[in-house]
Amino acid sequence: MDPDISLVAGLIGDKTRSKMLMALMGGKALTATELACESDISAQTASTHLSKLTEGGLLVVRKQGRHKYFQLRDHEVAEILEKLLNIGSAQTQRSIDTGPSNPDLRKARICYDHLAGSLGVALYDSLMAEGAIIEEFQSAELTDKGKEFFSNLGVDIEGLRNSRRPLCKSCLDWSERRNHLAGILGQWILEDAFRKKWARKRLDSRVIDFSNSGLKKFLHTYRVSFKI
Amino acid sequence: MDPDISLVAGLIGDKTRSKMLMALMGGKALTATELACESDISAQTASTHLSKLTEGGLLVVRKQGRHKYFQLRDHEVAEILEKLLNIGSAQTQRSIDTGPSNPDLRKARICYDHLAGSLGVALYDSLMAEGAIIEEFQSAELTDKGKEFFSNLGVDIEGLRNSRRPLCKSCLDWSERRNHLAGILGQWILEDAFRKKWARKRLDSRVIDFSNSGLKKFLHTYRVSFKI
DNA sequence: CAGATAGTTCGTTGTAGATCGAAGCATAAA
DNA sequence: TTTATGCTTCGATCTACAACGAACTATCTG
Repeated sequence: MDPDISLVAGLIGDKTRSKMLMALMGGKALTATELACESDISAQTASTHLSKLTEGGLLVVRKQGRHKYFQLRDHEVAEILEKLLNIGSAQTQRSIDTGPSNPDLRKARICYDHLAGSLGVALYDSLMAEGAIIEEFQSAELTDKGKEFFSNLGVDIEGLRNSRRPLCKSCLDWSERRNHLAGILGQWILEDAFRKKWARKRLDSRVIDFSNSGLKKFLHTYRVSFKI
Repeated sequence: MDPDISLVAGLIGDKTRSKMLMALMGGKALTATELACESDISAQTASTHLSKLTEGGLLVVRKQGRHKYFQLRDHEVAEILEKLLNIGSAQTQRSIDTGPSNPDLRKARICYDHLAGSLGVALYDSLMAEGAIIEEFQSAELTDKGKEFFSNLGVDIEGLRNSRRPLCKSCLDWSERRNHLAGILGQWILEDAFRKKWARKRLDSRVIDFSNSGLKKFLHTYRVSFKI
């Protein structure tokens, strides 16, 4: 028999649990109470949900003193959530397009470990325009020019290649319905922006706030043309 | 706000609906009654499930006389189901390994439109060994040698490239936990085997039955070494 | 030590939704 | 036309499970 798809999907299918998972799409490990707060439920309820999610293989947990830190199990899980977001948004797009619906989230947000939103899409476009990457169907490929470009930025390309994860990957943006850059390189770019203090993650949200000067430097570094 | 992931996941999360979806992973469009039968429920219940799945964007429906043919909406949906299968199997592997658990299904089955199971994995391995494809992280790439190989088999490679879907893709096999070939080329290979009457899909199952001579020709054509 | 905080377990309640019988509509065959 | 088949809608039932209050354990703070 096929493995039972409904077990995992049922876990994600609960509204409260999906809130928790989306919070964890921020990439950071969160404690049980943080997750309870994030999804507006009591600590007891959160506890049962979290053990189900862990039991079901969607989360991993690390105990630290009296805290328990939960985290998406791996990129495989993050990818599923991403894909579900896309299908979901294709359906609800009409209702989402109307209303204010958090423009900041649409502009720049974290997608587990890389930059998404209109800024992420603009980055992807300009990397393409500069010839640093080429789009190979679903996955993006780093060109020789791209290798040189990122090496000059201090990226150890060959080192990253040794990882189990793809170097470049294109990931469909649910708000833009266009590709942005995922994969280790996508992760590096975002981490680099954090490291250089160009941007930081807003607390309790997946929004990424760029400072004025940080955004300027980011756009300049990657030759992105991006209005507001 | 994020699109609500729980709506779609909740649809898949019901045991009966997931049975229907798995039946549709066979790639063929099925009628409402067939799907009701497949998932052991009454026609009324099936009807409500099917309208929910359609409303939710997972299925598309085509009316033909007094029949209604349902089908997975597109490859995006099939891919999600595939990924859920993988996560699910990683969890339930222990319980699945024990018991007879349908060895035919593990040997050769259809995965929406391409060949999966141990034979699919063996095919992938030998295409790699022959240097027809190389593994580029998640996606497989056709080499020049591979282009020549498949052109000789009568495949219009450049024609296929114009499609929106990737030519080659590697897809993790839930029973083998190793890659097999998906993408348009994977689809072509399976269709070709059907066309040449090497194999056919077993009714009401995702099992693919190769005839003795068909299997021999298949193995020879793709230089696959495969025991039993 | 006491008190505070993080997390869990148990029992109860309330509700969403899966299921089916019955009845109805639409299309096809006779 | 009548009869059969495929699918849908309605209403009633029943069950799974999310939620929380209360009571518990474990860890940190003073």
